Parts: sequence; structure tokens; C-alpha cells
Amino acid sequence: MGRQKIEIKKIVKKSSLEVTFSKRRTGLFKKAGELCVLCGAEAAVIVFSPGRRAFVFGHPSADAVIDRFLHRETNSRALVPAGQVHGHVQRQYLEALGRLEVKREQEETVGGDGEGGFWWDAPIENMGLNELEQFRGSLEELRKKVADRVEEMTMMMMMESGPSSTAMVEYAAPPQEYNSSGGVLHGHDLAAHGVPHGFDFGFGFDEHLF
Amino acid sequence: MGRQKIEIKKIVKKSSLEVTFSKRRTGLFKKAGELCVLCGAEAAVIVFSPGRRAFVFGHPSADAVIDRFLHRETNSRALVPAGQVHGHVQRQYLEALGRLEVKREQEETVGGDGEGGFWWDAPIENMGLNELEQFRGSLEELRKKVADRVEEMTMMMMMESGPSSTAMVEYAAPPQEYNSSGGVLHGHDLAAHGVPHGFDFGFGFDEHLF
DNA sequence: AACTATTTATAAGA
DNA sequence: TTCTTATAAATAGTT
Repeated sequence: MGRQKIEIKKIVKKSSLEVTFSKRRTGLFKKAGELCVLCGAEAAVIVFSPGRRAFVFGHPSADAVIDRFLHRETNSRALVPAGQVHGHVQRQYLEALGRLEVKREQEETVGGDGEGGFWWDAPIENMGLNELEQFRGSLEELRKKVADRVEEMTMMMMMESGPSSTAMVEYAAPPQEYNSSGGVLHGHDLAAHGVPHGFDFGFGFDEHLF
Repeated sequence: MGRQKIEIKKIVKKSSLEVTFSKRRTGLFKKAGELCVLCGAEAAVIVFSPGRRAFVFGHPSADAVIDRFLHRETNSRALVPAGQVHGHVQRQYLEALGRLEVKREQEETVGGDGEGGFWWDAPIENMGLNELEQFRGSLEELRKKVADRVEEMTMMMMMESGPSSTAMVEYAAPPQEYNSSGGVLHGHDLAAHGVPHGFDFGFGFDEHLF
């Protein structure tokens, strides 16, 4: 949608990638907001830039939508686009497990044009089940943290009110940076997430941020 | 973007609303997918139609992105659009609790054009804390179900493989209905979500679905 | 950041 | 509902 048609393939030129990411993320959030208003829908959009920065849109809030989604897994029906049902379930779990030590090819300005496929298309047959166990353990831990959080919430709920609305938030990985507008919610406030958090699988990558 | 410009306000004519929701939801997912491919980003989009049906887009999977989001709450910076920070935290929790008995004004073809505000802007001061307890209890229940699910997964993970890709899934609240395309994964399969599920608060409304 | 030439998305209509 | 088509929007390449 511009001076020239582009193929939907990874942009290699970093500067272009950044500007495109910025423009399209904005457009995506706008679209999401319009959908909510026009149709009375509720939506959440979470986007992680290749630089690991998280951008979030939510109406009425990302947490509300995410919670709603996470709490009603039963009674579902899938409409997978192409012909890809195989490995779906499996892959989701792999992802949930915190993503394995599969090499990730991003930010590397892979000169050529070959798609090469996404990293999560990597083989998984050899994966052990210990991750599964780890997951179970983490969940148990989660349960505990939630129980504790309930106490905190009990307090917090007593002291706030007033209208709110659609919120677009950027969760930054790095300590300081990127304050274009709006107030800053501090740790304590942000800790109040619908679904308790704070448990981690211990995985992660070190990439440049932008 | 069509024969005629439209205002971004809730569509009252139900038939139009359904068509618009469908078209725009599709467009939103497409945009999200393009953003992921073009920029090497990861994104998740969750949309609940006014009929309470959930549509989900995710790359590499909604769960992966959601998990990643939920696990890194610290170091955040908020960019709230208007001037609305009040009640945010609180509201998030209310949402998480499964939404209270706040009258929901949707689908009702409220003739006029007055916005009237969203249902979630309803007062909440009178809410008790019993819901909180119920939440805690549900979580405990969740933990159990997850533990069981781990067993199932152990089995499932052994028998699937092959490339997959970005997945668009529709989670339907009602038992049967709405199969426009793609294969149908049965309960057992779909139960395999990154973040365990299956617990319910017992709330809910009965609305038409679309 | 702004500015347009074009490509896309999509509101109506069939 | 699925397909057209006229237009409104989004945005790629530039400045």
C-alpha cells in the first residue's frame, strides 16, 4: 500500500524494518480499536518487536481479554487456515514451555531472499519430556504466587475507581527508554495483572533492542 | 474504506455488524501476520465478538506470545492514550474474575447514536471479595487439571510432527456450530493449550452467537 | 516527521 | 453468505 508493492517477506534493511514496524504496528492497533468500537468487540493485541520490546493494545484492557481467553479453553473449534493441523498442538506446547534451544534467525540481516522458514518450524521429534515436567512444576509455583497475589489484590481493589478505556501500553525490556507520552505506571501497579505472572522458565535470548 | 466513509461508532444494525466484524477481523489478522513476516515480530491477537466467540491469531502461537507477555511484567512503561490510569488495575482484576453481574448492553441495537460508555465502566465499588476467593479456588482446580493434562500431552507429543505455521483459531463457546473452513480439532486436541485451561468461574451470559 | 503515489482494505450492493 | 466494485485508508518510498 504505497508507492510500490512489496512482497510479504522479511525486510532485511534494518532502518526500513524499524520504520515499517512502527507504521504497521500503529496501523494494527488502530484497526483493532476500530473493530472494538464498531462491533462492540473486545480485543487484545500483543506485539513483540524483533528487538524484544512488547507493544500492547487492549480493550477494555489486554489483561481482561487475555484472562477471558485463558479461562475458557474448553468447547473450542479450530479453523486452521492452510493445511496445517499437524504439529499444531504439539508446537503450542513447545512454545509454552518457553521455547527450546532452537536457533533463532532474526535481526541477522540474512542478505538473500530465501524465506528459510521460521525457527519454530525446527524439528522437535527429539525433544524430551522433561520440559513437560518442568512446566508442571512451574504451574504449581504459579498457583502459589496467585494465592499470594489474591491477598494483595484484596487491598488494591479497595482503593481505586473511575472510568478507564482502551489502553495501549508498551512494556519495555530495557530499564529506561522510550517515553513518548503518557504517565508511567510503576512496578507495583503493573504487577496487578489479571493472570498472575512472575514465573519464568529460565530461557531467553540476548538480542539488540530497538 | 469502502463505497462510503463511516464513522467509527458502534454499528447498530445487527446484520451489518456481523459482516463488518467478520471482514475487519480477517483484515486485522492479515495485518498482524504481515507485520510478523515483514519485521520478524511475534504477535498475538485475541478478539471476542459481541457474541462472546473468541478468534485468535498468533505467531508463532498465541500462547507463546501471551506467555512471553505475562512473564515479563517488570520494566514496563505505559503509554496510555487519553488521561486514564485510574481504575485500570482494579478493572483488570474485575475482568479477570470473570466479569460481574454488570448489565451488558450489546447486541441490543440501541437505536440512537449516543455512545453511553462501555459496560465495563459500570460501578464496582459494591463488589465483594468473594469472587476473589472463588478465583483462588479455581486456580487450585486449574493446577490439578494441568497436572492431569501433562499426562495426556506426554502421549500426544509423541505422535505429531511436520511443519506448521501461524495459526488462526476460533474458540467457540457453544457446543456445535460455525464451521466455515478448515478441519475440526476435537476437544481433546484443542485442550492442549500452552497455558492450561479448563476452569470456569461459573459466570456468563446467554446471548446470541455469531 | 511530512508528503503522495499506489496498493489494500472494505462498505455497499449484487 | 460469498463475490463485486467504488472508495476510503494504509503505507512504501521520498523529501
